[in-house]
Amino acid sequence: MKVAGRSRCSTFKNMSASRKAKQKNHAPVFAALGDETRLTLVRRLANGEPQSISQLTEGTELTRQAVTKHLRVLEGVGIVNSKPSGREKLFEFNAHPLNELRDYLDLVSSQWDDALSRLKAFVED
Amino acid sequence: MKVAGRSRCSTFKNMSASRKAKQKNHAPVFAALGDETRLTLVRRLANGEPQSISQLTEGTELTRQAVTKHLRVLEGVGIVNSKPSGREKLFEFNAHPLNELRDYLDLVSSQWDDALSRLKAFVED
DNA sequence: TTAACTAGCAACCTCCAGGTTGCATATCAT
DNA sequence: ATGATATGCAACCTGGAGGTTGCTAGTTAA
Repeated sequence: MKVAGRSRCSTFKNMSASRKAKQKNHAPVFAALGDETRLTLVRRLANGEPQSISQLTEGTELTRQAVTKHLRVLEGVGIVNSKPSGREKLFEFNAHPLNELRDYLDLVSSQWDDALSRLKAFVED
Repeated sequence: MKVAGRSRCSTFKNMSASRKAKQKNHAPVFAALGDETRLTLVRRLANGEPQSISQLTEGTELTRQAVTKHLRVLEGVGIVNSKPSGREKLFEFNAHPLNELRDYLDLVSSQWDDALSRLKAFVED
């Protein structure tokens, strides 16, 4: 059973295809995750099936409205999607933005590795 | 020359060593990256040698004080370190927190994969 | 057909992140 | 010694994030 194994070679200069004009705005996505409540919601949705606003409000110490606002923030950057189902509105996790963040962090780390290499080479020279 | 190759198997139930009591607060780190100015500073520092506040202020449209505050935020979560050097204060990148974020994103993604697997198994049942 | 449940909208409040300015202080170059 | 440079500190301002409450409206179950 293939489980969508993620293996990446981050120190790769020639990032041709995937990294085309991907100068995306990652800051808003980071910001969306920069809140404990929102992180909890994300973990919760990434852990199972879609849930309604009322369901997601349970376990929180917040109002439904507050949770709604948080969900809107998450939806605004694509971390969750919503679909109406009867009288409720179900939110489901979407892994794509988080994967992009992961790739971005890899990119920055690889830049750092390269910088260290250059520095080391310079010193050894 | 070994370049600290990063290869991970994220869908791994038995995360023994590294994931001990690592219930860390990731939200503040995400929040620190959730600002375009700060992201730019990080990229800049991850791209080369330590730089002073004045240097980092160049290229920005902000005041030195504003940049200072941003740097303090980044330092607060460990993304950068600072060391005084004469009359200036040099900031250097520290990859560790970003690596932890990457691992965390991997963890959430793997939870999502598992959830999908369970759902699939349930449907096929 | 009601009563209970789920969600949206709008107004409002509070606090702090992000930014500025002004002044003080340490260090470097000449 | 002195002027230029680099930073720190404190006060201040403003907008928006995060939260609440009250009311309205659609959907479901009895």
